[in-house]
Amino acid sequence: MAFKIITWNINSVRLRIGIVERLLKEQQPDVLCLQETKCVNDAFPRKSFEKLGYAHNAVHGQKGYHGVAIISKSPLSQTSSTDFCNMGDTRHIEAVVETPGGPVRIHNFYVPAGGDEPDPIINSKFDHKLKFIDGMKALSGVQDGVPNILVGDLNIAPLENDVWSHKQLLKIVSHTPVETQGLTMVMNAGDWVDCMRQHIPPSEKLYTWWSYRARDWEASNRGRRLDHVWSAPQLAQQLVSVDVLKEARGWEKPSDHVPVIAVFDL
DNA sequence: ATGACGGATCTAATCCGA
Repeated sequence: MAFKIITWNINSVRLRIGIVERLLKEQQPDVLCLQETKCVNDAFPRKSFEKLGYAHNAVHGQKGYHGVAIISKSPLSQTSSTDFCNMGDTRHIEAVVETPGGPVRIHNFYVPAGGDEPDPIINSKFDHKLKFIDGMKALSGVQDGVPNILVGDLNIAPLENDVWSHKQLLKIVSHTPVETQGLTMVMNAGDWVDCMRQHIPPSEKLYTWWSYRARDWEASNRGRRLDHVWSAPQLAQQLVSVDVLKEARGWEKPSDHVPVIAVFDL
């Protein structure tokens, strides 16, 4: 049976609950993973999701910044969060969901952006980002026999065609060699498959984020692929489709990220 | 690199995003 999962950096779930509801109505995913919810757990709009048939959630938020959530039609179990750099940030949550093909663990990440200067000596935010992705190397695509799907805003565009200009972004945080190589090491260490690039060839430009600062995001089209869907190899064999919902960047009061939709036959 | 937006917060001015 088809299992649809969507990941979306929503940039404030309370402000944009209207377009989240639109996405759920139009796409009817089994699971929705959100990043940058920007609210404490008590302020999370649970009722809006329940009304649309999403009675189950795993929410890990804080005041004003970061925050991640897994929303599901069916029950979630083994919910937990890991604080990768022990800084008290709400950047990860995981849970297990039952599918017709058995249990699947979902990891939902919001990796630190890393600030402006790509130098860990003078920029503590970049240092934090590098340490965070170093910590992710311990994560395997299969844990306790349960295959995993890893999604989220990883804030790194690893391939040349994941940015509008490889050459011009080599020294820009999100596309520097230490970051892109670091993310590749995380993938290799955990035996993860990049589902988006399995489905859409690396020769094609592919973006999930367009800056708010451009006068016309669509015309300038200076995007980056910062949002990702990874899975264990056994799940990647059952991948049916991957779609980047670019139109959502043009919705009313949009997030600067768009939803990424993956369908597996489980 | 460019261009100068948009969110949350002690609702003003600042920090943060990437």
